[in-house]
Amino acid sequence: MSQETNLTAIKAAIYNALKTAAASGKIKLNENISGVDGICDGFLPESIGLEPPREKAFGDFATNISMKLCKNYSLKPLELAEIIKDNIKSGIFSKIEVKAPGFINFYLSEDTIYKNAKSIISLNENFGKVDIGGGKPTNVEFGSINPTGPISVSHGRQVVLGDVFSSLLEFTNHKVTREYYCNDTGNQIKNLGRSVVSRYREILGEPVTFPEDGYHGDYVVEIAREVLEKYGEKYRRASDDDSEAITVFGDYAQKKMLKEILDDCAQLRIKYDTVYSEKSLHDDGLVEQTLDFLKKNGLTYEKDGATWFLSTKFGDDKDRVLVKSDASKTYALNDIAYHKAKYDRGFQYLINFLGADHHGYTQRLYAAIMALGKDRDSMRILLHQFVTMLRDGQVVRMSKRAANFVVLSELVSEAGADATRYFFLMRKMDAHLEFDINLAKSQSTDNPVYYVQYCHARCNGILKEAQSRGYNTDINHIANLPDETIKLLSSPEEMDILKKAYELPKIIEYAVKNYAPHLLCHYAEELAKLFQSFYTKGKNDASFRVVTDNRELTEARLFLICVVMITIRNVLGIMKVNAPERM
RNA sequence: GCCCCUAUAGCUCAGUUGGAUAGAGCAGCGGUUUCCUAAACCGUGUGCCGGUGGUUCAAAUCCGCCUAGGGGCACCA
Repeated sequence: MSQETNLTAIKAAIYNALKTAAASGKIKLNENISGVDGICDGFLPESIGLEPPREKAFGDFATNISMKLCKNYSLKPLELAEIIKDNIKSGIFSKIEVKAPGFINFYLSEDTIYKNAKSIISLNENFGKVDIGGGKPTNVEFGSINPTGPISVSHGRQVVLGDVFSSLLEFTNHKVTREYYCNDTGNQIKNLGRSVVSRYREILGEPVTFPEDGYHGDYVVEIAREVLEKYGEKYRRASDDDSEAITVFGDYAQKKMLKEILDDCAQLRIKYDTVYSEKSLHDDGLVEQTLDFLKKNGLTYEKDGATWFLSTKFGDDKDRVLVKSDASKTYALNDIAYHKAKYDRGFQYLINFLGADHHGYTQRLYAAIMALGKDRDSMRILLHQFVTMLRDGQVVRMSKRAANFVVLSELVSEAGADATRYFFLMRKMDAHLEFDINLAKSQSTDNPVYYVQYCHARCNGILKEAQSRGYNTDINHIANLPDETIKLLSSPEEMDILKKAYELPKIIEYAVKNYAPHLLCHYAEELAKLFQSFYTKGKNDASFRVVTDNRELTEARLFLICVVMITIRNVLGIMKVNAPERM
């Protein structure tokens, strides 16, 4: 599944060069340095940098290894660099340079670049996959919005981040379950029920005082009309704490909101594998079991009539109440039970997406899983910052009372699923996101999502054109073009495209390991830009055109087109943004 | 008071784990079309990388302190 990347090949080459040099006595480790070969146990230390340099003039990859290691050998950086260079025996380079203060710069040979590009075509939809997860059962929980109101734009960012990150995990061989945790019990549902009862009685002309902490949105009124339709005037005289009315209406409202939330997600192409009910935790006795487990393991104590969880033992700032002095259970306990259930269901890796306002909650959750005997690294809580909506250059205030409240579904109908998904993805989670509605709607290449999609559509257009001129554009034919044909791709523009396309696996791996799905957007835009630039060159200079009467050159360039298309399509596929055939 | 996040060009933001001369898009200015889609491309930047001290061959990046903005610190859920 995993592809050998240039990176691993170069690392191996450097490592072998050091070993060769050591064996021939060219370099000698200082006495006080320990470790196999003086480098590391069989491979280069993590601290050694090997990456594409910013400046193209410094080659395709550069390493700082001799500056890092020269002291171990009592050599100057340049001396060690020269020795490494002289001992490298790998055919994948066309040139290796040593530059002050001690960098070694590697230039990939053209054959290597062609070989890499051919692998893109043969891997096709599998290009970019890297095995990181080893098939590990992974639970990604995101967008667990309380079913007490419509889904907002900040939650929209979360569901897209969660969904795309799930795709990235799938692409890197994790067995992913997308999960929605539904808080379908407790005070907020009671509150919702009470709010509906109030609106219901209001419609019937009864005197009511709306609950202070009730839900004020118009959707509550709408629900009240529906329950009036369904139940008639049966609850006209319901008092403010009439539990039957509150339960019945709360249940109705909650189910309706859940459906709307899931519908909104579906509109954004998000489909959950499981909706896990908080209520079921109680019904199945999991909350009691979890409490017993913690008690048995000596992780609780009694104080002031309440039962406390000794979470400070696991790094939390304070202990948490599990059972209140009135004998009711806290949300914290439910949550521990929920996460215990996740592990008990067989998941080995848990990802939780939460808004930045849940920061205070993370410590106790990490404490909880450690109390359950799990490794802290088996769970990762990802916090994302909020979204600011911009319309006509003005910030759109997101007050629930105001009329300009932006609900996710409205945004999606206005900007479309492609642009909405792409825009929510564009920034790293840690950063606040400014969502420019006008730009998202714009059908121009100022809009990054259109720019990338257009690149794909244009490639497709060129293939169609070639087809109409009698070229065979079948992928199997392209995949089997002889090397001599592919070697006709030799201009710097063409080589840059091939090299950029081959970076995808590296980008994917980095994005997964660093929880940085936004890098997909940047990468897609970079590749699209290189291609658009090449394409336009053909406008002014016929020798750069793809489809010409020169059959062999045309076939070589169709190969290039396929490389770009496959790469863009795979990236957009992970984002679940359409890769259109035409625009 | 304590904790988390953020601060990079006029604006919105990247910055591949500490590397070489800090980048992109937009806006602005100047160009390009007999042509596979101009829904495009090319050129053009005097940036205290919030401030300050430190670590080192090397700091936007790591550490300390300070400033500004956002969020959080319940026997709520």
